[in-house]
Amino acid sequence: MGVRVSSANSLAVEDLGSAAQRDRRKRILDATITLASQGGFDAVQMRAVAEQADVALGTLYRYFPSKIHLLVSALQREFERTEAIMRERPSEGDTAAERVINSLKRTTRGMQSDPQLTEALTRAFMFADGSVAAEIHQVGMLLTSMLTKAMHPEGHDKLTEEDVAIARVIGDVWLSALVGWVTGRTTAAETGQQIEVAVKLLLRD
Amino acid sequence: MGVRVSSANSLAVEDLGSAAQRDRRKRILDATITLASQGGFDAVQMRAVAEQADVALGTLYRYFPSKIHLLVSALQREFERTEAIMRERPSEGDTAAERVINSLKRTTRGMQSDPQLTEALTRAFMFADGSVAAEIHQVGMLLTSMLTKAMHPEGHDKLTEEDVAIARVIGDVWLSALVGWVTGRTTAAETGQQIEVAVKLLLRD
DNA sequence: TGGCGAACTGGAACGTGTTCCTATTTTAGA
DNA sequence: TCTAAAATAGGAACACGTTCCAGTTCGCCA
Repeated sequence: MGVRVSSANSLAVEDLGSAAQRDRRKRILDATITLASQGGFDAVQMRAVAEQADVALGTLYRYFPSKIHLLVSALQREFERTEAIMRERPSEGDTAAERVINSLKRTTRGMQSDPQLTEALTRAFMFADGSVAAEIHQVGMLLTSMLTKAMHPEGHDKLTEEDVAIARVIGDVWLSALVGWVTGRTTAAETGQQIEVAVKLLLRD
Repeated sequence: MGVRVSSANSLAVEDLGSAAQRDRRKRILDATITLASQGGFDAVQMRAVAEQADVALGTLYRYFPSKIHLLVSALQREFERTEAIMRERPSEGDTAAERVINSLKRTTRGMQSDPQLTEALTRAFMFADGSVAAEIHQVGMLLTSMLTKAMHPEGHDKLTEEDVAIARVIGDVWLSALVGWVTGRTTAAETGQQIEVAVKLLLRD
């Protein structure tokens, strides 16, 4: 456990030898988050990220080969943080449906408290092509794992194929709903409803 | 007098008075589809579209205020064509699940026969922001309607709230699967499975 | 038919993602 | 410690979406 495939594209933390490099990487991602929080996807401009991270433009591209890689990597780091919080303090509820809905609502609420950041990260995620597959896959796994844990908090031994399939479907609906929200096509309330409906359809105990 | 727009920011067919204008619009969309089929999203370059449609760049932007509007409008036209075919020759099957799966597989197969075009249109759809809401909504309605018709071919009188909710969820899964496929993260076979699993979970008669 | 406003043309110009190049600094190995 | 290789800085250059402008053509109507 804990082994992560280092991407062929972005430089993952494990690939970075020196502390200075790890620090550069952190500064870059911090700058990305800051700019995204302030102005969303469009405000994350490569020159601005480089300047704020105190790094040359070429170096930025050395660490992250494109804006999309950069944002998806930032998303990955944020999501890992979220997942850690979830692990520490799992959502409570009597039924699987309740726990799943609670998990997603908590996560969604967190994202809605910083709409610009969410917009930037979600856009990047949806726009990512095959060259970002490794990073995307990581995030997808985290999401599915978060959902299956909410479904079966006792342990993962009991997980059936169907459980995983259901988690995937819920994840898909959540993503679609999120895209609708960040692109201004639906409201936060509608997003919540959309997820709730899907979960209730899929998890009728 | 200023330019009238119907429900969207793009110039819809109804807004175009003269036959020459309708023809220009058609030429633009044709050029878009041609270029998209050949090289996908990246190949749909505004200068290239303008040149191939034999129209000035400024005119192109007059008809479609952005590349995203252009592509989503092209998607809309294609989808209307698909929907017409479906109406003429509905999918057969004994159960709602079978018919829905057949519909989606037929549609998906059509898209997979032109991967570049599908990539271009899907990317645009997922990247579209609030300013394209009208066009997006149109497409969403077509999709939901296609699905509910497959669920209840007899007529729409019997449609319950739940039916529509289910159709929406299936649509979400289909979109997510499509994004995975066009971005090269999943194979065509996996896409089909993903949909099949979701439909079977949601439509267990 | 003449004139007027809208639409169109052709192309310059700007912003931002991305690439590339040279000089300088840092790192690793002998 | 010295040196070669790798990493970084700094910045020019290019591509494509988008905007803008001056001149021309088109369509309508008095």
